[in-house]
Formats: sequence, structure tokens, C-alpha cells
Amino acid sequence: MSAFGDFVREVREALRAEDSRYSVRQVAGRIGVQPSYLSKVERGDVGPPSEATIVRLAEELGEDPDVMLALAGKVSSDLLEAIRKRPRLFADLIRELKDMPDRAVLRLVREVRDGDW
Amino acid sequence: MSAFGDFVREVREALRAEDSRYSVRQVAGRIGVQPSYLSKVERGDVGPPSEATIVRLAEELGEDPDVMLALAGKVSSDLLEAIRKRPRLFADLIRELKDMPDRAVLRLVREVRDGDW
DNA sequence: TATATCGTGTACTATATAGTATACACCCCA
DNA sequence: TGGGGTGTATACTATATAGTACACGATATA
Repeated sequence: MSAFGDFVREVREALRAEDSRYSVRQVAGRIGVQPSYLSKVERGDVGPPSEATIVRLAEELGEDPDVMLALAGKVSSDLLEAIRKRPRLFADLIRELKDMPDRAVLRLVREVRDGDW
Repeated sequence: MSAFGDFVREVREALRAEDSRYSVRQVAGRIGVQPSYLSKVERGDVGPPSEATIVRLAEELGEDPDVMLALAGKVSSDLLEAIRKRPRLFADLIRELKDMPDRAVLRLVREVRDGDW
């Protein structure tokens, strides 16, 4: 039971149904790891890859890197850096929002993006 | 040059000026590590301790755990968990906010906390 | 029917993480 | 002057991380 591995396998197989270049071997080749390693990752035989490898894999599969990192139990290092630079500010914000419904957070994101302030 | 180690040493020495129980040995004893290890941490001779040890140290020194974790290049695991649960939402929010001035983020925190929405 | 490709099993590795355990020389003071 | 407390040097360790390298039998292809 590996959420990350299962997801990768599912997406890759789906792509493969349309395009034979999405075999374990070829995908592994393009993202720069051994086929045996990707195979083990997909079957949850080993822990998830490093951030860099996950990002390459996400690009290759056309999936969202942040979502794939989350499935691997990780958080993108650029987000970590932002939090580390202003820990009090971001820690408070995230703890305040963590139990709020999606729509509240989403509203906030839009509010900030649309810059009406 | 270890930001984390320098900070710990400075805070501990300051406490020690008022209270002799803040020696390397005694603090190490209370947070459950070897004195030699705390000494090496303070001098940046080794990498920063684990999250759990940093939190105990922060409590012992009366400092903010999030700030001390940040000095150690880490982010509290409860924040990571919140982000991993809703990666798209939080990734967008943090990237939107990371280049904003403190006062903008602060305003947002207050806005959410005071719940006027 | 040869050969190219496929997924996977096995064995190994280098580096990082997060420390422990012991011993030492120095200083204080009673 | 000797016992307790101080900081630190040295050596070692267990576990995790993030893979590589190679070989094998099955399958598909031409």
C-alpha cells in the first residue's frame, strides 16, 4: 500500500494505453533513474524518491508536483524556504487555516491574488 | 558559523548569567542528550538536532520553537502535515504571500483570526 | 524463430541523520 | 589539596535516504 507508488503506476499505465513510450523502462530513462528503481517505487518496495526526482516524474507524467510531493509525504522546498524565512508569520497563518474548510482558504488565495488591497 | 548553534549558546549563556543551572551539562541533562553533544551543537560542530530535541530545547530556553526550528533549517511537522493534506490550496497561498511584506501577511492572519468573514 | 523490449529480483553502496559513551584537562572552594 | 562541576575531544553506532548495477525470465515483434 503505497499511495505514491500506486498513483504513479496508475497515471503511467493510463498514459501507456495511448502511447507505448510510457513503459517503466522508457519513463525511467527519461527521468534519469534505473528501470528497476522506478519499478520498486511503483510497487512501494522502497520509499518515495527525492524531491528532484519526484518533480521530474511529475513533469514527465503531466501531474502537479505539489500533489505528487504530498503523496510522497513531502513539501516543496521553495515553500519550506518561505516559511523558514518568516516562521512566526507563516506558522500562525497555517495553524489558523488548517481546520478551515477549503472554500475559506480558497477565498483567501483569490483575495490576495486579485490584489484588492 | 552555525546560526542555530550560535543562537542556543547566546540564549543559554544569557540565562546562565542569572542562574547557574543553565550550564551545558545541566541543560543537556534536562533535555535528555549528552553534554558533549549539546556542546558540539552549540559550536556548529555537528548538524542541528532532530525536531523533537529542538522543541525540548526551545521549551527549556523559553524560546519560540518555530523560530528555533527555522534557524535549524526545519519546519514544524504539524505545519507540514497541514500542507500535505491540501497541497494545492496551501502551495498557492504560500507562493502568493512569500514576496509580500510582513504587514500584509500579518493583516491576513488577524483578519482570519478575528473571523470577520 | 531470432531479437528487442518488458518488468522485476538481488545485491550492493555512499551519504546523511542523530545521536551515545568515555575520557580528559581545567577551575573553584572549603 | 582533593572532590565536584565545567566544557570539550575522540571514537563509535544505528537507522534512514536515495539510489546503482546487473541479471533473469516473460512477452511482443518482425
